Amino acid sequence: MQDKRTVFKIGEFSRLGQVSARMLRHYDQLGLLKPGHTDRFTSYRYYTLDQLSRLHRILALKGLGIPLEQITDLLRKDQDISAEKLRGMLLVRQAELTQDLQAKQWQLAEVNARLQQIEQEGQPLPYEVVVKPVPAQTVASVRAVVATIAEMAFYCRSLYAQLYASLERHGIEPLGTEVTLYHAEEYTETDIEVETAVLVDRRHLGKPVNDGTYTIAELPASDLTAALIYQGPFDEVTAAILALLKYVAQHDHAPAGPLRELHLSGRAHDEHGVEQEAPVIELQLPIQHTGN
Amino acid sequence: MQDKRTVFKIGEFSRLGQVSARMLRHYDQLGLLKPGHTDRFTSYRYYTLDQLSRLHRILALKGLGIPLEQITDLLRKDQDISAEKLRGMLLVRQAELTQDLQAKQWQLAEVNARLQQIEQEGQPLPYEVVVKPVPAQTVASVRAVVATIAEMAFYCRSLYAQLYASLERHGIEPLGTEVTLYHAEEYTETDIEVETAVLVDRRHLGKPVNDGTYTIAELPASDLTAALIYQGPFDEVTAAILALLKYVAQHDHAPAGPLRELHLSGRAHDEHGVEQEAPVIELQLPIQHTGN
DNA sequence: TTGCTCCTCACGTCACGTGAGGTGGC
DNA sequence: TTGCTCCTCACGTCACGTGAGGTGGC
Repeated sequence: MQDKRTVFKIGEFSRLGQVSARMLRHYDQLGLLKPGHTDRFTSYRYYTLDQLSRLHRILALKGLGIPLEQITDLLRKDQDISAEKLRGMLLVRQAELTQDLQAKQWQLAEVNARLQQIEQEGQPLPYEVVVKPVPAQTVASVRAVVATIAEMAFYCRSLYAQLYASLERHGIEPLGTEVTLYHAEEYTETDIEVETAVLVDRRHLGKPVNDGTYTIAELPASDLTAALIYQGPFDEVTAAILALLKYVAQHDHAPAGPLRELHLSGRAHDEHGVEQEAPVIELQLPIQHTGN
Repeated sequence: MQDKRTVFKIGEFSRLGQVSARMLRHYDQLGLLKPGHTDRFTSYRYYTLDQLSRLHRILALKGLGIPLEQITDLLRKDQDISAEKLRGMLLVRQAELTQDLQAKQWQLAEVNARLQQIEQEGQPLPYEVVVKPVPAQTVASVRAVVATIAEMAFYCRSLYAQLYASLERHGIEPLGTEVTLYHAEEYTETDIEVETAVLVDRRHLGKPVNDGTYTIAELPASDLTAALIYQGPFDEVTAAILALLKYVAQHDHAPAGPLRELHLSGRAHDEHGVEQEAPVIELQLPIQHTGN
């Protein structure tokens, strides 16, 4: 009875296609699915049944997460979808989805770890750990092995003093923040190899240091670095370090480089060798995902 | 030298915190992180180091995918984050992420299936398959077993004629589309149980049919239904059916109910029993995910 | 005349990125 | 005076949902 050119008003057509009328208007506006006919006086949109298959094609592609603009491109007047073009888009989409999935899985793991942490302790961690990328940086530094953790403060002071003195002799101006690096595979309290460093301009990199009193090197960039901000006396920083290590363990990560202690509130000691009372410190630990 | 109340302009602070100045302005506007002090004449924002830990907290929460508004709520003046509130948000977030992950995994599987399909055939499928939910619908129907597929057209015509005649006798008005259901576990070409149905008003449901010439029942809703639109002669609809079954198999799904053939372009036969030439048909197959 | 459907704006979504256009301190 | 940094708008993002305000056919 109804022939195939029966026309439908937008409401009927939207029911046939199981989509909202708003969507049809939107697709009309994008040129993605124009009604077969639009009344020039009332602006009513009239659709025909053959447009249903085009709508279906659109919905199928949309269901894969392909943006409407690309679908428009794909379905442009050249009737048959170019398989090659479609393949390209699908490959892009595949890559995106794989990325997205990884990111979400990571997030879910973080959320679960924090939930578990709350269940166990009833309280959130006292420090907030952020995972972020850090860029490479050029530093001048000196190293020493410290026998026991009690001597750490003393050694650090003298190492920094030594470093600044040498840099001054060589006419190199320290640029910014101090960074203390702890070279230890695991947390230990004895025989800790420590390195005190300051940022310097990149152009000093590679210049020989004739008296060998310090080294210029590049701290490598790290895509995944767990970081936290600590404010308080230096001799309580170990609590924060332990918190960071605990976080890393709880999230199934492993350290991928020495721990970095950034002195954000300026030098640890003033010109008289007096230690700052409650410095602001950022602890950074490069990490990697352990399989599991 | 610098005491901990050293103030930073937005640029310096943004470098310390590894975020953009725009973000800091945004957070200021949201009341999420107000600068320690804002110059009332120049509107310059001045930050102090203690704000860095708050920034860190924000970034940590944001990294879990928690919206800024909720973070604002969480960090509201009551200094210590309420562990209970946080737990609630994390649980919500956990649920969201699990959902998201499922959806993305599904999408990825679809994308992969289509890519594979292109690799194999060099051409996309001639039909676009959409997976969508379909609501429950009330229908009046009659059934029969058809011995061979060649007789299908004949039987369907007589079944529909019979159905319409009975409905008229009972004063029930068919509401819309015809639906032919194929009750077969797998694709077969002999002894097919077929059911012809039309939509009727819901209030007819449950009313007894005294002469038993037809049945009123509800087609169940189905969250996952693979659907395609076919336009062409009735006797070539089998090609479309095979395409749909192939799609379902390729995507590791299994049928979860009879195949439905919706006659979108009106009745299959006119009042003289003449078949429509090129009807528009939607094929629907309820599906379920097979393990794997 | 009352419902029903249709129409065209236009705001809101989320967390900023990216100009535009202009000002203050070294 | 020239750069550098800072400021305040305000648009754009993606695919619509959701009114607001108004019109045509049964």
